[in-house]
Amino acid sequence: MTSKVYLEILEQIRRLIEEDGLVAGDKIPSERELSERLNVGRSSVREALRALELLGIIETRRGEGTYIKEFGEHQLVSLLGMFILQGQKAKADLIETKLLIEKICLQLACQRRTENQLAALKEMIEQKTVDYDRFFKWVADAGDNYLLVRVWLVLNDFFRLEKTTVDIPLIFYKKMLAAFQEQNESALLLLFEEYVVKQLSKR
Amino acid sequence: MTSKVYLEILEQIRRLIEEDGLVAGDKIPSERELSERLNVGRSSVREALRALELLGIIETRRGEGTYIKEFGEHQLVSLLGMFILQGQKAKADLIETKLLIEKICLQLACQRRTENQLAALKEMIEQKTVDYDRFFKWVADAGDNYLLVRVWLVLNDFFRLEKTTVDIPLIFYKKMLAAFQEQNESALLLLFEEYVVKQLSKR
DNA sequence: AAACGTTAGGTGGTCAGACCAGTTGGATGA
DNA sequence: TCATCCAACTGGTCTGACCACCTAACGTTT
Repeated sequence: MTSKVYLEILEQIRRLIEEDGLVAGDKIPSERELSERLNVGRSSVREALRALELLGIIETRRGEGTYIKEFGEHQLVSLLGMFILQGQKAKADLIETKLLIEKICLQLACQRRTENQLAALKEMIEQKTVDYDRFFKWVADAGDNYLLVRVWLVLNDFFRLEKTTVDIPLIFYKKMLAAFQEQNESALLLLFEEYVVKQLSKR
Repeated sequence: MTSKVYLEILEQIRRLIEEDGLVAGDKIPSERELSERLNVGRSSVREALRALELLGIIETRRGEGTYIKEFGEHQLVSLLGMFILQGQKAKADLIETKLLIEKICLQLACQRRTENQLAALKEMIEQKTVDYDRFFKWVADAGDNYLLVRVWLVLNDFFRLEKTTVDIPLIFYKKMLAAFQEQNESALLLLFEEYVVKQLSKR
């Protein structure tokens, strides 16, 4: 026995999802059925499922079954955070990285934002439901790069773990909206520098 | 029983590592001992350890024991990759994101590189042991942002999964070294554009 | 004394079976 | 027809048993 069983099981499950065309919300076979079909012990199946659960790929509900989950909330982040984010340097790195990524997202969003997205942002601002997280979630989405969105989500989760909050006045979002409408990249970066970077760099 | 046992065990293990001041390379108690000390079944301990193994936090060696690992290679990446990277858009996003992050790293490294690091890079080039991965590992390190290094490592792992290779002539590294010595940021970005971005964007 | 097997005990890897705790859906009764 | 109940699922956990593997101590040989 060279490789670990649960890793093989992961591959089997992946294939199962692919071949059966399962999507988010669908149910996958029970642990007992999997263990029988794959000729492995149930505990090995469970180790594989635990892994997928941590990665946020499946969701298990006691008494019901195991379901494929929409990518998104990841247990993973808070776990990694517990172990990684310990020193002071780490926190400084986190803030720096988050700001850099946000700058990138701003630039991408500036080029790629659509009229519909602009309308959604305008709505959010007028309804006063906008806050920093929601705003940048919009920015990341408007950048139209799924991977970058995920990177930002992870960093944001880390950030929240630190309980650091940023206080942004409503006027910031209004000015940003205007800059997005004109696709004025330098204005976006300037505003970002003035309202956000300045506030976080003095800590 | 509301919460899952293995999540509690994770917290216990984390505390154990913290309180005993364990560092990379140290051994943690055996599965049987943990299950006894925490009053839980061994299978539950194993589910927790499997999780930590996936996150790259511990390493298990059959017959020897379980050891704390230096952060770095995580099974996690290839796993996530299996499930996430499927469509064409995903691949395009990956390449774009990787290039953007590398640009950031270049800028940081340009400001922060030390004389020692420059010497190391020079050595690498002269010995002809340099390649794209090693070069950008150096760049990321020189940027002196641990988190950003990790982000790059993850993206690079994803990238390798795609079996895409970049072909870079030695002259590129030499010119880059010169630009780093002069701290000429625009030259760095220009070179990057010319040798790397151009090559990857035509796919 | 140094080098070489040998072996016993510890460790992770896996499995089977048992029981608990929820959920579900159909059979049963009013 | 509707409410109730219960059997048959599901995941969650524990136990005990093997196996494969490594290490260290021991004794033997050189």
